[in-house]
Amino acid sequence: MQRTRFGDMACSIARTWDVIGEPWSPLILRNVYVGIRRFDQLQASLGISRKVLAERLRWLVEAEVLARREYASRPARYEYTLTQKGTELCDLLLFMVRWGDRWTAGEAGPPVLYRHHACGEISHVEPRCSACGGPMSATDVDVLPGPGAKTGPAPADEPEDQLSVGDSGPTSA
Amino acid sequence: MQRTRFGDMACSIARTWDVIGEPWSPLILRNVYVGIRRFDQLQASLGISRKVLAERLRWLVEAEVLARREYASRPARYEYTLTQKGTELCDLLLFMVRWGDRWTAGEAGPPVLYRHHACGEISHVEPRCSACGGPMSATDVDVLPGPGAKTGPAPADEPEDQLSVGDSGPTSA
DNA sequence: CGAGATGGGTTCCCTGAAGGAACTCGCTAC
DNA sequence: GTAGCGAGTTCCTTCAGGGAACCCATCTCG
Repeated sequence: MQRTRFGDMACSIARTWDVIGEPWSPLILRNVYVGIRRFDQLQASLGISRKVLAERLRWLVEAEVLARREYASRPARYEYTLTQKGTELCDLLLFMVRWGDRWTAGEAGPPVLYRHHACGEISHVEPRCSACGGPMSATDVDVLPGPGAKTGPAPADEPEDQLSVGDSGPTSA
Repeated sequence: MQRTRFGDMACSIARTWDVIGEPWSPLILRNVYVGIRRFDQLQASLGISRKVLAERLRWLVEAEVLARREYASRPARYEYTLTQKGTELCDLLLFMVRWGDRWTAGEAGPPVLYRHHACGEISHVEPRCSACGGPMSATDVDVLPGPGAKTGPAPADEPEDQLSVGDSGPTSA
């Protein structure tokens, strides 16, 4: 629906949003992830309009997040499965779950629990640094321009190049 | 925009989506995170409609993701800052960056790099198990109903209670 | 044989959200 | 006294989401 396309921005958040930022998309992914793979199943379990579901599935297949597979041929029947790209999006979903559990679950507790295969514990996902393995949150990093910065149709419109995070000082001066 | 409110679903993904699932929301968060805190700055840097920006900011403040702070009083001037809840959402943004870098950046490389304070390395965020510290992706977990499951106005409409992940077998049988 | 069910959509209309531009309002600086 | 800034609000248009109905091929039941 958003008329502004985010896919062309030089920002990985915007480009990720371009893929799954439409309403229902993450919930569709989640349901495919847990094994709800057929059109009618998805429609019934989500309560989504069939029209919108068809649009989303088409988009997600085009983005190579889902694959459309014929699982029966004579009445042609299709199911949607996760690609590698889509499976890694589910890792992102795990983080959404984590945040939702912490900030929106309330007293009832989390609606769903996750048991880690490797250790068998009920746990949750935590952000760690790929280099040192230590905890890595948004407050633990500096933001620097990378090689893919400023490669778009907009050459030098915005003056901000070096972004410093967390400088809470100067605004009150 | 989405007329279906996701906030009432017994799903942490849906509830997280309810907070930041509208277009522009994550980009607004990202910009506040990097220090773009004022209305006009946000509007100019994103190219968002002023109307939509005002709506989003109101919503995010109401959701306690952002706080509206008066930084000058006589012409009243406001800025938006991240709350703790909002800061933790930025951790989620780091994961969106990770996925976007891997799957949408292409040959140009990531537009933005992140340097971890603790180790000084340019790195990225990785999902780890909070219990054992090992890698934890969506394919490494079992999904189980939690205490907050089925606490809504819909008592027992859907038959699916135990969700088993990755059972790719029975559909082709 | 016809009736209904199943799966996977498409078509239609209606409402409401996004985009965009113009306008407001309090205050300051020249 | 007029220009300008910051922070919105108002108005209009267009397009996407919601919902219901419809379509089509095949299988199954009686």
